[in-house]
Amino acid sequence: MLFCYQLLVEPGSDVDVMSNMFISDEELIGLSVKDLNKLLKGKNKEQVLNLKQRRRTLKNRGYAANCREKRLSQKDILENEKKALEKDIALLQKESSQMQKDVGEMNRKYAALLRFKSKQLERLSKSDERLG
Amino acid sequence: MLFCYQLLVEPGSDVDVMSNMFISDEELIGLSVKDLNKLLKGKNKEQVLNLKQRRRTLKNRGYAANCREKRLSQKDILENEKKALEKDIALLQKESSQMQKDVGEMNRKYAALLRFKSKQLERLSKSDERLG
DNA sequence: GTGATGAGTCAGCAA
DNA sequence: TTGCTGACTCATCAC
Repeated sequence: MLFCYQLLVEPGSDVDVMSNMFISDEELIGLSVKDLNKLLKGKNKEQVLNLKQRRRTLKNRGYAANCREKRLSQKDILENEKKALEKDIALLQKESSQMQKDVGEMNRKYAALLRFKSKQLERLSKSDERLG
Repeated sequence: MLFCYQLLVEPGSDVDVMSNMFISDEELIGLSVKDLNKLLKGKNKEQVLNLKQRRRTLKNRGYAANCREKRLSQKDILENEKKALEKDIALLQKESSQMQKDVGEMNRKYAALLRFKSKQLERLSKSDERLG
């Protein structure tokens, strides 16, 4: 962040350093190409190239930061999706075990009813026998 | 990879360039500190510093590559874990819907049996009446 | 031109 | 000293 922009300039070319000192990074980035060209009228080729390169470098710095942030947020997204899936699984497992309990209960009741049914059938057949 | 190491050396110090040219990157990285120091016996301070700095830079290059690779593999791991969880969910949902079908079937059978039971009870009570 | 990204360099932290 | 990582620069690619 606090890098020295003189490093981007040919060593010893004080003129360029001087002429570039009058625009801040923020201003230089904010400028449209048109406005930049207006500002560059009457400067020599080297100065123009230097300023344009400085602008490109500043932009690149932003892109890089952007890229890093994107990487992080995509990681966050993945992690959150994973957490959500784990939550879903926990819920499904809870529902599943409840359902299994229900099925077991239902089986017990059904078996009891079946026993009742066979007893009744037995009783009926005896009763029928008695009636002849 | 194909960077120019002369850039790491003070500009104009041909001596250093010359003395550093006799060891390759791979050799320089592979060397233990001890062996490096042996090799550096009798060199002047600047040469020693230059070679050590070059070694550090080469190592850093490796660390950076390592770091990037780690980042990628961790992303892969996350994605694979997510896929596995999604698979688990699909299975659980399949099991769940099968179970629900079973419960429905069981309910129907149970209801039928219940109807049978009440009919039998009715029949029994009539039969008992007849018997007095 | 603009934006994104892999690779390399450096600063600075941690062990 | 070693290894790692965030920030930066640069090359390069796609649009």
